[in-house]
Amino acid sequence: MFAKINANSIRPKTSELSTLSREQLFSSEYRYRRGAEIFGEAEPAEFIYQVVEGAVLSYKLLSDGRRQIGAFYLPGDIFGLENGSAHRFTAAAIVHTTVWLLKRRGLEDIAEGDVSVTHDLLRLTTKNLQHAEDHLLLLGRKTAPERVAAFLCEMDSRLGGATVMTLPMSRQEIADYLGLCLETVSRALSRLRDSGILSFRDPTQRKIVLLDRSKLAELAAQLARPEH
Amino acid sequence: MFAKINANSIRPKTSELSTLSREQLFSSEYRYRRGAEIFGEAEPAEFIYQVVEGAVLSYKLLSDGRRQIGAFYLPGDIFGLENGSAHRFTAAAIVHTTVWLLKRRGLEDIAEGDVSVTHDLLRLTTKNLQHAEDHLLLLGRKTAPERVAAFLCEMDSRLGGATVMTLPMSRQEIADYLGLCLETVSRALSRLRDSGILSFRDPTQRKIVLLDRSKLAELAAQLARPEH
DNA sequence: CGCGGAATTGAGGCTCATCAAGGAGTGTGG
DNA sequence: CCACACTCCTTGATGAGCCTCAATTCCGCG
Repeated sequence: MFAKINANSIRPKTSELSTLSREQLFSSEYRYRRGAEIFGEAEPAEFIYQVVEGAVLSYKLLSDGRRQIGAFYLPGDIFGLENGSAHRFTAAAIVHTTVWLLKRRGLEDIAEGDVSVTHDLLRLTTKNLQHAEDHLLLLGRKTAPERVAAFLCEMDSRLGGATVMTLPMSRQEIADYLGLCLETVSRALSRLRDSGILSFRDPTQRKIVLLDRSKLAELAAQLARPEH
Repeated sequence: MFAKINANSIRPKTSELSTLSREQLFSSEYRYRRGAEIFGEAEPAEFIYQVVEGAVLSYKLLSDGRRQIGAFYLPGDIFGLENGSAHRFTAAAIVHTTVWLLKRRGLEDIAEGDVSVTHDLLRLTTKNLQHAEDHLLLLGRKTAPERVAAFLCEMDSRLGGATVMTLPMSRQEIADYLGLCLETVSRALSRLRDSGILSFRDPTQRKIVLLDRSKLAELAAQLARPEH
């Protein structure tokens, strides 16, 4: 039932939703095919979701089709949380994906009276905000090789630092996350391979072995150390 | 006492802090000189701030000095709100600035027991998240002229759509907000002037008259209209 | 076996950054 | 009152980095 998308088994971090789900009025499991849209931007936000197995991405589109992916969600991650009534992103399954749904209506009612649920919402919103803030720096000021290195570092840590990292997303999806084109992502990965920092373990190049994490982290432009 | 940084007088939107300030244990006014740091990244978050007069920016730095500005705060705006214990940005006064401080310690204690205060925090955090999400799309996928047009639209609406828009920030600060270099910002503004969309009312080029808001909005790449 | 999707790689071009020069406004001190 | 320094902005020349277009390969799959 639980995902095994990596060498390490990734279990849903149910703790994140513990307080919320304890209070649930309604919840259920649901499956989405690879590529299926889970909810659309500006649609009413009726549910909160937690990835059980698979992977999900969220994005915004410009009218001419340019896409910016805001986040990837892996097993255990919660998404679709909105404080307004409408979603601000479109969410889609990257691969065959199982999610837990939590009916939002019930959650809101509860939040009226329950401080701990509101605190849960606040904590999750803050976590999303923090991720977005870090991503602003990447998109605004990092070079292409730095972005790719930072992406690999993020995925490595989120996938639990497994020996073989299996990326669920395509080069195009990585590119739309990093504000690059897919060819630039591919070239950056090839150069990391050529310089011995990683190697591919797969004909489709989605299984990656990180051979030198410290050098990779170095390449992923660091935050200035605050001198306070 | 209140700021008059525009043709229209901008009054602090005290409503935003109404619930918070009603409960305050301690608060006071404070002044910062142009360029002064208000708090630093990773410093303990002791206060919450509201701009009374002037303008503030928040930013992150990379170790080699590249800077990404996350937001500008104008009179009435609240900043410095963190759910963790430490600030995730550095904040500095753009011009001579007066802020209201609200002691955070008291606020936290109150949040333990008061649902409406927690709701206020959640609402403000969500507002920040929404702004960051929109900025991701700008930084990741918009061209330089689109970014500058979008910036002007944002400032126009935040400054209340006054006839003459007075920007408190320099070209360099605009550039660091938009992920560009200052020369590119300057050139984009000159081209908007040449095409009759705006004109300058100032020797230092910080007072801008928007002559064609609809054309400007058109240039600022639109979100795809969701077909749901 | 043939087709479509995904990834790599190369060639060329465009956008934007960098480097540089010059002008205009502001503040300071003589 | 003016000379001078300093900051901020504009504008131009050049080049680097990344995107676009295209060809090719490899894999998965019907």
